[in-house]
Amino acid sequence: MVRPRFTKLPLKQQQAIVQAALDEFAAHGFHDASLNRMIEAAGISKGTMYYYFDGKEDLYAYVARTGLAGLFVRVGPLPELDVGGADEFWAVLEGYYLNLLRALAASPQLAALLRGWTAASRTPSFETAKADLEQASLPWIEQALATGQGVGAVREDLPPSLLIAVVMGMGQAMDIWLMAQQPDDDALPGLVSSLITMIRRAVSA
Amino acid sequence: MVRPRFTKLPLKQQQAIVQAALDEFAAHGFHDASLNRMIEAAGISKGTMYYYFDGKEDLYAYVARTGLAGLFVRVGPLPELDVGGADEFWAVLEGYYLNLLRALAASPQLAALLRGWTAASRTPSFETAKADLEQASLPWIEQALATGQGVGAVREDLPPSLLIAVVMGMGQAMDIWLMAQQPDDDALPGLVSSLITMIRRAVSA
DNA sequence: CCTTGCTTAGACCACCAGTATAAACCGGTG
DNA sequence: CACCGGTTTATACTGGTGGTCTAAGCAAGG
Repeated sequence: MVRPRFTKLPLKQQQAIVQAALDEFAAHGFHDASLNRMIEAAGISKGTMYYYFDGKEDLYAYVARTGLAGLFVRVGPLPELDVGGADEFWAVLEGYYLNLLRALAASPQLAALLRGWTAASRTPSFETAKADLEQASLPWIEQALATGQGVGAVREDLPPSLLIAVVMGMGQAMDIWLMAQQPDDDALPGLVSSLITMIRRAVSA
Repeated sequence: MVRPRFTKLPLKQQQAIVQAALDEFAAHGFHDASLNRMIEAAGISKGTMYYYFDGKEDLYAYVARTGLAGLFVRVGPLPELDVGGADEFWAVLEGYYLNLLRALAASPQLAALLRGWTAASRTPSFETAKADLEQASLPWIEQALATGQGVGAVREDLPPSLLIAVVMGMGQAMDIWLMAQQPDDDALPGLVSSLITMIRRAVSA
């Protein structure tokens, strides 16, 4: 876990370190990112880095967590999902997904980081960072799923873990495809609508 | 690319090297697998390994390719898909998927290797091996997709690349979920049927 | 028997994440 | 002012990695 003293550092230096780490992780992925390059870019020594962070995993988790937190601050909270029937449920999800994608497109480094998340998350040398971030995101998804089942928008004949896995798999594939296409702003809503419809068809009752 | 001379080696030694590499890659994933451990397990020197293979990527690609080829030999070729309408198309796919999964369950090391494939495939130090295997599998999928569209089983209003991405994302998520569940043999067909149905609902016309 | 070229072993390289250590700094206190 | 103790820093170091290189072994052909 990141040392508390890091937050007491001057903001300038915090940002320098986080930015250098974000650049390096986004450019090379977790494994191929070099701590040595990061500390050089940040203008600090290796001892300093290890004085503030437990290690590479810890730094990655911190950068990803703060970046994600910033993203959700920019996008705002997920609106209430249980205000209507299935159609409203999916419409709200679609709108929120569109907002998320737009915010993500504005932070390509963060997007690269999250894309690489999948890549690194199944390698053995990554367990703590993985658990760290998934603890934060899974309950959110579980709750959305339960709400969807509550309003009759999501089937209940399959294990929730399977539905979550499939939806996340589809979402990842769509994200990567969308980033690769780089659609212009007025084409995006139509595409997102198609994608949400695919998910809806797969998991609706 | 693997050197041709490797195939001229006595079969025993070829198998020793491939088996050692398969064990190591399956146990640790691409990045955390150690060439040094492999050559120790195979009883050869580092010079020998680099005499037969270009490097770690090359070795991984070779092991994955031969393992996959063996799997498809055991399972047999994909039956004709264009013999009927949409229902037959999906039924044939479902049966073939079931066979593939059963064969894969019988080779846990190969399964681990392929699961790790997704993990490693988006890291920069993996591009050639990635391209190598995907060149082999993509046309196969494209053709199945085109056949599905031909018999009216697959929608034609979205870019093929998106359909492929989504289907592969769903398939990966399902594979991983299934491997984690380790369902017994008589539960598997029902689950596979549910999974294929989800894919069908997502991409059907 | 000797040469030639394929094969092999292992020393070596640059780099990696992570550690150990000792010096520098700095606020507080006698 | 002098000293002290904790905080922060720079840097040398460790054991490991994938990858390279060279010189010796060895077997076949003249």
